[in-house]
Amino acid sequence: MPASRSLNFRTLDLNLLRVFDEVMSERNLTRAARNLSLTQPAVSNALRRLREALGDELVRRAGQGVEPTPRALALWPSVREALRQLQVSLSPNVFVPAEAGNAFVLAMADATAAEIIPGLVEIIEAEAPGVSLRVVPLTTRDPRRLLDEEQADLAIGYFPAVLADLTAREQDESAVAFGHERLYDGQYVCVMRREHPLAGEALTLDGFCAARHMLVSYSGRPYGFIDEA
DNA sequence: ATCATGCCTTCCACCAGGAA
DNA sequence: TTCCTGGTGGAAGGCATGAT
Repeated sequence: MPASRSLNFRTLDLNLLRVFDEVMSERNLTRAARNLSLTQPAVSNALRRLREALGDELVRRAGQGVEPTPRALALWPSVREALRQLQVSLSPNVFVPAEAGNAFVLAMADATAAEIIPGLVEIIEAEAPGVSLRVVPLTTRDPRRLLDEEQADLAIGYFPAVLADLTAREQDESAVAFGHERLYDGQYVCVMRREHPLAGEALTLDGFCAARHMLVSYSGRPYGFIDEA
């Protein structure tokens, strides 16, 4: 079956998309089957039908599990978002802050947390007293995987790669974008002791680059966004 | 290098439910 | 009633990985 063959939506079983979503989440058919209350052969069989429908292998064996094909990776955000919207549409639940008891996980840098959390906590205590927050350190410049894997509900930071992708996707209505919003603009400030060799005159880029630096890297990368800039 | 283990795929038989 | 679809359970076999 050619990969370019169009999908017959009239006969597409939405359960296959649930199987696909679960397999992509677990990267393991046995666990996916358990989560879906199916047997492993049933999931394998469902995958076969979806493979036939989409004309792509979707996942292939990789060690003790499976790894997705590029097509599956490209497809997954759309499928997941569609399933989520279906769930929201069919669910009578409406989020009422005053009655909510959710525990939200927020990923951000410590400086961002210092900027945002105090005011946020004030609002939550007043309007959603049952809601709790857990702030985890943000160690990546691209938080989409964190959000995909539901390790965080929200990521706050500067994400140039995400912004670039979102700009590109604005031309593609079929693409699913992550919800995003500009919160504030900020600028970086270089602070030094009075006796520092660079303190006597106007700081230049060359002077800054020539100075010795120490990087605190939560991610383990040997460079930071200031180096990139 | 060999073996054990875990996991996936394929095939088969059988069953249940729905449509024609 | 017959046919189709999709489920379960089981068996056989291939592949990757880790232990020995």
